[in-house]
Amino acid sequence: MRPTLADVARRAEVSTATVSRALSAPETVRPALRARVQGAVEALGYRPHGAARALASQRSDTVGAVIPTLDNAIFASTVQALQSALAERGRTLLLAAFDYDAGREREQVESLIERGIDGLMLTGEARDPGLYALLRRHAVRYVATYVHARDSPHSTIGFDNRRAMHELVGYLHDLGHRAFAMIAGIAEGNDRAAARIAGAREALAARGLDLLPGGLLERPYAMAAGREALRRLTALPEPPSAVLCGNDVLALGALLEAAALGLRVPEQLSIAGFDDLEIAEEIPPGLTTIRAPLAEMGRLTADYLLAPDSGEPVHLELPAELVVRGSTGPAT
Amino acid sequence: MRPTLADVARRAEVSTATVSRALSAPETVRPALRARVQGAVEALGYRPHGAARALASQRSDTVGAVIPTLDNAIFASTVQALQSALAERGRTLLLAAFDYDAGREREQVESLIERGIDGLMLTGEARDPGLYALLRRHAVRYVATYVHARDSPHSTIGFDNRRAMHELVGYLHDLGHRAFAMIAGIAEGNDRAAARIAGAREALAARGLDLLPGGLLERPYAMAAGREALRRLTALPEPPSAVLCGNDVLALGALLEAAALGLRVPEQLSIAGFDDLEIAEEIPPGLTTIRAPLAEMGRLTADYLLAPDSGEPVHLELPAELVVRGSTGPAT
DNA sequence: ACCTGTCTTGTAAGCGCTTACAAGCTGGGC
DNA sequence: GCCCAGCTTGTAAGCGCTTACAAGACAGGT
Repeated sequence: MRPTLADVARRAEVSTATVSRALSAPETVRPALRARVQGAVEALGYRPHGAARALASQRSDTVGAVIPTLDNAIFASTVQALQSALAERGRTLLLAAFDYDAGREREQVESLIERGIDGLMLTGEARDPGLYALLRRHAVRYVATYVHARDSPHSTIGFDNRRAMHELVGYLHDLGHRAFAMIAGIAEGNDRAAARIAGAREALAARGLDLLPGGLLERPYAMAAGREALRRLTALPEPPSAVLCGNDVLALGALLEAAALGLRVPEQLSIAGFDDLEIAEEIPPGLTTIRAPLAEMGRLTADYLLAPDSGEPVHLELPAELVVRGSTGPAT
Repeated sequence: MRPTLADVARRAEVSTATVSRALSAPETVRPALRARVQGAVEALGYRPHGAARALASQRSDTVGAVIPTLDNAIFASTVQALQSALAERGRTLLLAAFDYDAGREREQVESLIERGIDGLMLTGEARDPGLYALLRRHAVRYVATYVHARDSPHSTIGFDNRRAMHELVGYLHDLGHRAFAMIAGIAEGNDRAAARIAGAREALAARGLDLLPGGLLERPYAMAAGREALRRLTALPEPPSAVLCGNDVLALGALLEAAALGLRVPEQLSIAGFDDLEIAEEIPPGLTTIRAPLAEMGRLTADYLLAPDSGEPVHLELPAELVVRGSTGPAT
């Protein structure tokens, strides 16, 4: 049988309270007793029972993360960083994915609340207010990531998707580009994808431009989709000289398809991505993109969720910098 | 205050036992009462308290997964499939990564045991017997994935890494290749990487060959490492005509570097990978590789861990097929 | 009408911890 | 020598559920 705290107490000839204290607040127990308890713990191979501890203390030392999907490398990176930061502090990660389905997101959040998570990482900020209300009702700390929303009542840790697109558009405009198209992610249920589209249009509008007619294509997160979209854009009556992509996977598809079509990048067509995956640097001629602070978000989210609650929402804005590589060049 | 089961019982004017039964074994409660309980549950917005339930029932409805890292897309795929299969059955996933460090792996497993997981997905089979003993002692079901070991005392769900390499080597040998090199993953603490190396050597030995002198390079999971390794291989006094790679990321690096060096693939050099990532199909000329059944492993692991325990270990072997694409061709 | 077996429901004893609160000690100040 | 403050430890009451067991209700058989 698995030993319990009472077994340890008996063997160390102290009360269960002392064992509990020796384990979770050692400084309140005299060294002599502390050592006896330690000895008993080791002799018995005692390990505390998480559920019992959670029930009695009303904390679980557990943090949840609800993301769209791990099949998207950017979430995997952030979750990886989050998990290791949590592990360093003795916390365990509960992970759930919802495949961009708001209903499933809610179910997953409810299920994590049932498990008693102390904190929760959410992806993006736009969601049913009821969900936020639920979180507050259960006193679960949470933070919306991958976004920056200065005025949001919800804590956010991320970057400004619109602003990053402004920078990218500005850069391309300076290179002389005037004919823009965009292969975006699916905006429905994804405020990051929507913000990237909006950011591009705003930046273009500020320069008296807009995306070309028929120049906005929303596509799922897949290279094949990026390829198909690029083909379609090049067939437009008024084809673009610069293609903005909602993420690097779409951009990679576009880049490969451009090559397949015999289009020279960047001489005949500039292509830019978003995220800065490892391959963006490796694939010739190098993919110009925006570097998203993926691991930083994970780490900072852990920090925030484990810190004492100030009551006030925080809004950590991380830099999302333009990384210029070979896939973009002067308009011809 | 959060409502408890007792609150529900009071409102429905039944005992707490009845509420508990109405919730977890509805068929044992008369419809009339069941409805009253349901009504009370909804009126109060009651949700069971996971820790209390776990403590009383000695089950947590929770499954753990311990993987090397999510930064490797193959683990992300499997975990994604595992999580969604678990969610469908109302289970929650606890995820931990250990970065190929056996000590951290043990810590993470211990911590998951403390959390009371009902089952555990492990990566690979080779590990300290003490860890397996620990798992048995705590009566946690577990399964080693990404491997197939017919005679192992531990359940396995995966594929035969050696056999897959045999097939690949056989295919290349049939194409006339005799000069082989390998860019492998780091074998220490990674039985899959080791098995792939062993498989390649066995298959070569069966044909009276071996890897070229200096032709075995172990590299971390990164494209840049693959590039560097390929450069080194081509500089060998006796360079290879075929390069086997321990995974697609290394293969991709090798492929890109070959192009950068002006080597034509597959005319001058054949390159093969392992895993079959999305990009293997997209990158010209197409990467010949072994398709690993990533999502299937996740799903089947969920099935196995949630099924009643037969007491006997299972050994599910999934197919890992050779996918021939353009990066391999006849030796010249 | 009585007995039995089958269903339903209730009673209450935990599950393994944490933590108020009380009690006992110790030492310093006067 | 006495008192009090400050530590350390123990006692015991839960935390919110599940479930063995008992009890009551009811139908059917005789």
